[in-house]
Amino acid sequence: MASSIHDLARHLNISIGTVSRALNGRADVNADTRQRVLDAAKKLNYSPNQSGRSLRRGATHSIAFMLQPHPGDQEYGEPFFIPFLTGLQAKLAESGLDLIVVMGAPGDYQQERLRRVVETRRADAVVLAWTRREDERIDYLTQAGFPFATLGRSRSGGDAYPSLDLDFEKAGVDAVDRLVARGHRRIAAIRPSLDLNFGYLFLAGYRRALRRHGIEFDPELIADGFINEAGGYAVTPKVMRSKDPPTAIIFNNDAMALGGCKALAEAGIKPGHDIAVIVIVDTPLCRYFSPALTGFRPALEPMGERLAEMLLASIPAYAGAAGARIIREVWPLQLIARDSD
Amino acid sequence: MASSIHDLARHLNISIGTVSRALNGRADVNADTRQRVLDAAKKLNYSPNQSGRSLRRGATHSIAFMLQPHPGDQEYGEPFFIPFLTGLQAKLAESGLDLIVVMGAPGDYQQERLRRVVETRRADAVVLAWTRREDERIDYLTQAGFPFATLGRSRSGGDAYPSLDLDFEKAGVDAVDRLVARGHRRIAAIRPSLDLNFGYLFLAGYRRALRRHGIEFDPELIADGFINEAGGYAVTPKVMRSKDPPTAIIFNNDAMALGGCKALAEAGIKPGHDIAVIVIVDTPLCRYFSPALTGFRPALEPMGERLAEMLLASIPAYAGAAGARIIREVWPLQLIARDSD
DNA sequence: TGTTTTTCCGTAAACGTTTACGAGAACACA
DNA sequence: TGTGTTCTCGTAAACGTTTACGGAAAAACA
Repeated sequence: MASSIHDLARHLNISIGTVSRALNGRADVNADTRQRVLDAAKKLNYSPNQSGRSLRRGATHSIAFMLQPHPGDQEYGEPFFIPFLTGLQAKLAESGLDLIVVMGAPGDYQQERLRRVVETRRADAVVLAWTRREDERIDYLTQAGFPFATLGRSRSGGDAYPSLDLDFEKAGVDAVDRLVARGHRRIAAIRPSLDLNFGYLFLAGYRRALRRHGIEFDPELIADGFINEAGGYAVTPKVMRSKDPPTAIIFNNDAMALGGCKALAEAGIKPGHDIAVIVIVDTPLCRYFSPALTGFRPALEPMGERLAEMLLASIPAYAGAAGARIIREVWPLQLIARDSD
Repeated sequence: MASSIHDLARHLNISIGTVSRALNGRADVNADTRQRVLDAAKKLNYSPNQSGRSLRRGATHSIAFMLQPHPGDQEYGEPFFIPFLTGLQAKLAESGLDLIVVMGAPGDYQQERLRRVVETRRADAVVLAWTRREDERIDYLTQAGFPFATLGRSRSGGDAYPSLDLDFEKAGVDAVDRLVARGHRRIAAIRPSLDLNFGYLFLAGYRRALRRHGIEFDPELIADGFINEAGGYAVTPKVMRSKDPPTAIIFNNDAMALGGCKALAEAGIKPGHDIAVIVIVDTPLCRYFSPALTGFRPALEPMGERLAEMLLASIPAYAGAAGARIIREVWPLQLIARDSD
């Protein structure tokens, strides 16, 4: 079943060394024998054993993505990453690399899983998402000298690793600008409860824009919740109980918005009619919700592709002749105006 | 950085053989030296190189899950699997196995990725999802003699592999029963366009129940679409254009229902008021939608755990003293009544 | 023809493990 | 004391690759 390089060599009556060289495109092998090897490999359905290759080369030729369920969320997950992963995987495949997704248990910060991947050398590099403001995963990886890249920024680790993020701060500003232009002064913000950096950045933009418009920041209009439907549902009533209730709400993601709108509906408040709603990260859910939610659309699949490029460029073994370099990018978030504000 | 078993042996002044035996809990090593080895391993932060171990053992100690984006869906993904994967990974981890998720490109049937995993022996077994009525992946794996389990049934491959499925046929029956009991006779069904087996099973139940109630099957009330928001949105108007339009619609999943409800809303039809809506696979989206959608709730995380058990039980190398055996199960889908019907 | 260069290929070591085998030491038993 | 048994452990081979090295044959050159 499992045909090895020895089978191939025996079948062709040449040495395994030559077979290997032929397969790996080395120059010192006759064009003729190379062809014979290639043909035989196809015929015998040979493909190199990954463990053997990794062991010898000292590289696994695979990249790990650390996937983590919603913190605090036991029953549902994050569709956000799928198109990102599609792009990531497509680009990695171009360089002959495999993408493996490592599941973390909900709630933990992946530290243990991450250690496991690093210490058993299961991957040549890892990709992190949902970066926190201070991120121990980043500290660990930099300290261990293990290659990685992040989707999202962090204050940890300096500028020593590639990162690709969305401009959540600008989105916060734009959302407030748009609402103010439409006459709103009481604008609430619903954001994740943890120290996820994008929540922090969003709030920074929100506050900055408020200040610029001469609107006083009111802590009563800010609420933290789990980044899911339940979080939005639980937390939205809080801001509505303000002495001077908001006329607009900015939600930090689609699931929170869905839950929030549910809470509003139960209170007889109609989004897009009685109150304006904007979502920072737009998804198809926003588009097909009624009313269709105004939101900021990320280009997830291109982001995956780009981060793969950036990661490879940062690893000497994979970077081309150009030499390894660290790239960090922040991509704009484009507003899609719909019916909810 | 990467401390090997040789470092450990040198440090302790014993042979690598003894170190390995101590680490692997073999009987023929003195309790005393075992402890010394264990201590040193912790101190030197040693953990065995996965490639070396795999090569020697001929097993990778990891299981691959083939994740595939929605067919026809370029931009969004499937949150459905996340809790399933959480359960799967948790159970596998108990046996010291890693779960790796292999991304497939959207649109293809994963055949190529699957071959790659199998041929390079990257995993000891694979888990398939979204089984089709006739599934070439299953044919390939059985023919290759590679261990696998499926989430969902198929007609391919006989009963030779473990499978865990939900009772979509029963759900189809129950949905119709419930709607008929509430006075509906014109009941539409929106299902996936491909030959995904759960869509087939659902429709079989739907037709059976219709027959039992003496309601004639009307092809005009059936529509196929992509299993996502866009699919539901595109296809729902078709059934509404029937000469005798439906008073109830059963959607095959939450995303289709979301898109379908959008289309209904645009036509001025209010789900839960002007028309009854039931969703086969319930998710938080259904719960937080307005109106909250009646649906059938799967126990995803327990399903993941169970399928892991079933898979391991089917593999001689992992099955305990009991010996390997094939288990196939079909789990019930529980109706959660809400406001949409 | 003789010498040098080039082309091509075989040999063998190495990557980090696990494990079959055997041997020395300690022990038990007569 | 002699024989057999049990505990430990070291040795070395093996898993499937890749690659440095060297050498034979062919080609190029004088």
